[in-house]
Amino acid sequence: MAGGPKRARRVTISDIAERAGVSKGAVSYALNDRPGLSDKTRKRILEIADELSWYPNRAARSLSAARADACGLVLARPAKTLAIETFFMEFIAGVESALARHSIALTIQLVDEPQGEIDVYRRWWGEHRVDGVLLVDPRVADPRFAEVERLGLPAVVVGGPLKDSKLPAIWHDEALTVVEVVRYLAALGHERVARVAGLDTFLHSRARSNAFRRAARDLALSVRIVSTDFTPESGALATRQLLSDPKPPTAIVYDSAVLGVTGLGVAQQMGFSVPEDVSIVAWDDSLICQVVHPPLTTVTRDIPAYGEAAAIRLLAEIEGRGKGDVEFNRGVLTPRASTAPPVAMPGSRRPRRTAARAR
Amino acid sequence: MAGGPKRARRVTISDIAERAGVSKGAVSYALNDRPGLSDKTRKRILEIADELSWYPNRAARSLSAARADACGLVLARPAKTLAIETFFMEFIAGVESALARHSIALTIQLVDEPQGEIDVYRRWWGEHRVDGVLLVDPRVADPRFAEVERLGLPAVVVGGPLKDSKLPAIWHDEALTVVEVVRYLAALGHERVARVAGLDTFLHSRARSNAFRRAARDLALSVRIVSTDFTPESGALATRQLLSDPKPPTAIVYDSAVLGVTGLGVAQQMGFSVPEDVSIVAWDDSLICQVVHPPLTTVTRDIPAYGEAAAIRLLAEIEGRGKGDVEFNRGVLTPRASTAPPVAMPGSRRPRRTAARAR
DNA sequence: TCGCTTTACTCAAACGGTTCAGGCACAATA
DNA sequence: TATTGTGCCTGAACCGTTTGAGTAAAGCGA
Repeated sequence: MAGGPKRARRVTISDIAERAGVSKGAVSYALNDRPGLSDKTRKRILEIADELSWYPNRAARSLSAARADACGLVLARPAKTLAIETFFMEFIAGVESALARHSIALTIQLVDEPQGEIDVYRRWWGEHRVDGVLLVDPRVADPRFAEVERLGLPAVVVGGPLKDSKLPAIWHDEALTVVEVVRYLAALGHERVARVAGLDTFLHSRARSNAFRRAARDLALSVRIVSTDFTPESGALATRQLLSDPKPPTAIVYDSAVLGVTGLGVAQQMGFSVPEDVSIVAWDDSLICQVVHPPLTTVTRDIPAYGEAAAIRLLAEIEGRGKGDVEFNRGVLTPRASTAPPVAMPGSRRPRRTAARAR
Repeated sequence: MAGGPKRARRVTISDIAERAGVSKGAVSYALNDRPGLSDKTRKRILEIADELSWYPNRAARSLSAARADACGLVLARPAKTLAIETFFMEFIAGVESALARHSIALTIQLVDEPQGEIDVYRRWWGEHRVDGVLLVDPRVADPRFAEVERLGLPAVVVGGPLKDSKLPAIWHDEALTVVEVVRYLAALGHERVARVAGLDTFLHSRARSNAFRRAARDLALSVRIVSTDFTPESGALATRQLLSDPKPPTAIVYDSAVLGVTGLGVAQQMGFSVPEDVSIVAWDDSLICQVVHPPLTTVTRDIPAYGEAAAIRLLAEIEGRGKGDVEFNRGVLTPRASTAPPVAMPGSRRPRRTAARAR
């Protein structure tokens, strides 16, 4: 420690007790607003605490109260794709705003692979570092759920709802939104629609794909779905595949803003004009969707509010007053210039309806 | 607590001691790899600890060791602009990778205003929640430095170097990079260059502006600088101002990816074609710069590595073996299609109103 | 065999809070 | 008057770990 900055001895409740001429216990009661003290003494103690600018030592408090006053969030996507998706930063901002109100810290860890994520939970919980965690990107047959349940670590799953786990989840109805999007495209007159999906192992991706296929078939549209790993490269590849088809789709729905923007670029490079030759919709809005030309029609969600709701549910879980899943507002369609009726081509009908407006 | 998940009593060193038939102290020595134990006993203790899957209770350890094993990062930019800049996510990823190697957690807090940031430091340090912090976005006459020094809170400033504070900083030479950019533009034949700067109160923004002005004058270029608050709106406004000039600049250097992309959009809407009528350079590369048309020439930095280096320096500071500032690799120019020689214009010809490729 | 150092441990006091079982003074009740 | 509360506060145990002081046994040279 030699050479480090000088550290002032920090104020403890004993200092306050001494100054106020009472016992440590009395100080503790005063500071925690518990009964058993006269108003006069309580006030005096609080004044002294304020005067000495006392802060509770979290370690000491955690030790006896067995609480860490912190929640954890592990992000297991590759750092490369994490940074380009704005989802997580917005989500974190929302989580933060809820936790900060309760003076609860947010501890974040990035890991490379899913097993590492489980190790982090095991360590965090063993060390009493967190009181609970948010599990994002739920997967099919996700090993995290069982492990977290086994540990007894309070957790809330962001996404779902889950069939194979009793963990509480916060989710929104993907299917309804998908139907809205597909109906919108059909109303514009599109007959061949495609979807560029994210990772097939992600529950929400899979849910959207299933709903997409069903909605398209219900409306008698031809449908194609290509999966990606959320990277721009895989999105570009998927778009190239789709548009190289002899009868390419006239509308493509992408599973993220990054995929959508990348797809737009590829389409334009291939000589397709947007929206005349192909319409584009992206899931999750962000600045990037608005600055490209044409700006992208997107599915918009209030992501910070989503994060906030998740954090609130987690706090309830930690306090043992959890009560099932939370259904959050679903995303809504925000039409912009990247979607329009397809240009009539020989062999294709005119649009059945123009001017479909999002509700 | 009623209704909460059942929590198994967690394993402590007393359990290990009992099982091994030794004292708590011996267990502690074994687990911390300290001398004073026979190899046989040490091995036995470690095996038992492993078998019982023991994790150190951080609260207890912190309480006696007076360490929190956590570092803090406060982000004081508005949540709206935080999410759209990928800088912070990349930076955090780098910080994380360094901290994770030492099993040190990263605690993050978002605040609205600078004063709130100081309050967080005060609370964190008072509560022993963190062992040190990274200060980002250093400002002119930044009140944080004095307060952090007063508290004795170990800290590293990301940006600088600082003149008015003894806090260690990690920084890179902005001026050299700025000179490289300006020379590059001059070599292309540009004679009127402009810069759309970020917040004027940020040290790095100001440093770049000063260097930009000087470099342009040295090369006898006409120069204009407009400040923004990093939001897309302010970037659009600045671009409109610059391009509305009777003799508009033929090259604009933007202080961030978001500003650059927004500027590109505005320029194209105004009928300027890029790079023929106006060249564009953006500071800090990101996907968004590569997917627009034309892709933007950028100044590229290895941001995760920057974050990693900052974290390493902070750990050194915490352990009291700090040794001055760290100079990091400066950004380098990555030319893409958004920069080219200006189209020769006799006098102050108006731009041609043609080729805005997509509206 | 004695004194001396080493080795391998034990013991108990911190660290800074929370919490609970009293204790003391005084008022209210029987 | 004796009893019972009640309000206000004290004292001490406790949370799980680290750490310095203390100690018994073993090793060793003379």
